[in-house]
Amino acid sequence: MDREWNDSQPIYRQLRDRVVAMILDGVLKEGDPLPSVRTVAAEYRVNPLTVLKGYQQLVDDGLVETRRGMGMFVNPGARDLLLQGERQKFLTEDWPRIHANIQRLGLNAEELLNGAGAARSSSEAAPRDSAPPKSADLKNLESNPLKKEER
Amino acid sequence: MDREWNDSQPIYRQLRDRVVAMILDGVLKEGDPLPSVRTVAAEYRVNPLTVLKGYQQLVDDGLVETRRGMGMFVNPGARDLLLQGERQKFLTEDWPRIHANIQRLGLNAEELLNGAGAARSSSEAAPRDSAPPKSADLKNLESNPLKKEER
DNA sequence: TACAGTGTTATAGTTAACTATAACACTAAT
DNA sequence: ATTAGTGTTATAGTTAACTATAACACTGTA
Repeated sequence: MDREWNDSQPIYRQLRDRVVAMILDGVLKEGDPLPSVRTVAAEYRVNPLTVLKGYQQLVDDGLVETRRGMGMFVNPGARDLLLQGERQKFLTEDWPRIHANIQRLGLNAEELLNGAGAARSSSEAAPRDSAPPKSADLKNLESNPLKKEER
Repeated sequence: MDREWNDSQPIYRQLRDRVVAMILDGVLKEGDPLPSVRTVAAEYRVNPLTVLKGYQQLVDDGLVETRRGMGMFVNPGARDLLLQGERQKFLTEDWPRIHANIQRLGLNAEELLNGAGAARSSSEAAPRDSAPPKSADLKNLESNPLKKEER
């Protein structure tokens, strides 16, 4: 039940990446509150400070806004910001290494595009709403976080 | 000049991964000695213990053999072992996440797998050999000339 | 007001990664 | 026997990540 964390990266960063993924996937829409520090800490049996540290990065990146006593909320424009920034970062920092590895391992495109990570149907990312927004759950991601994949 | 290390992963692991890549690329052939602990430590201005730790993992994985007083040598069958193990690991652990991210960012996986990513021409990966091998340089990855020092 | 929910700060301890220095053990060649 | 090259071990210190506990500050609602 606890295989939530990947030991190849600090938890606070994985936490940050999960929220990022949720924003990109539209699970967390702009204006939505993200799950409270205490909630997440309890849910994942992690220290509140660790959660805070991850969340704080989102604030620093301008993706999330803090309202004391109320919670933290996804900023307007967050998703666009991410699509821009993360795309750039992925293409220049992550992909070259990943691609080199794929070549190195003699894997072909077909194999990769079919069998493996073909989940996530690609269709959409921004569903409907206008229901009372109640803080989404960090669990709403199957295949984890963003960034930093290597081997 | 020191853009050698990626802070998203411990050095000893990156070290290990470099050697793995060199074996897969055929830069280090079976029976070849790998660059000595001290050499690497000096070259990259890293602690010998850190290098040893990375190398030790290779020994533990059965990829490399230690001969006291002489050095560490690539085991026979190492490359095949790697092609098996690393492929497996990549497909089940890394690729799913990577692919999900690609989708998430609205990028086209197919496109990436073909044209992009600073191509490394897959022409040769397993050259047949029979030349007198002298400890390859860890730098022989990612576009780097051969040795620059002999005395 | 009291309360229960937010984010935030303070103190302090553990562990893993990395570092600096130094020495030991073994091997091939001089 | 000496030397210079290997891997290896020992001691000890720094830093970042994470942890446990506890308290503080703020906000909406009963």
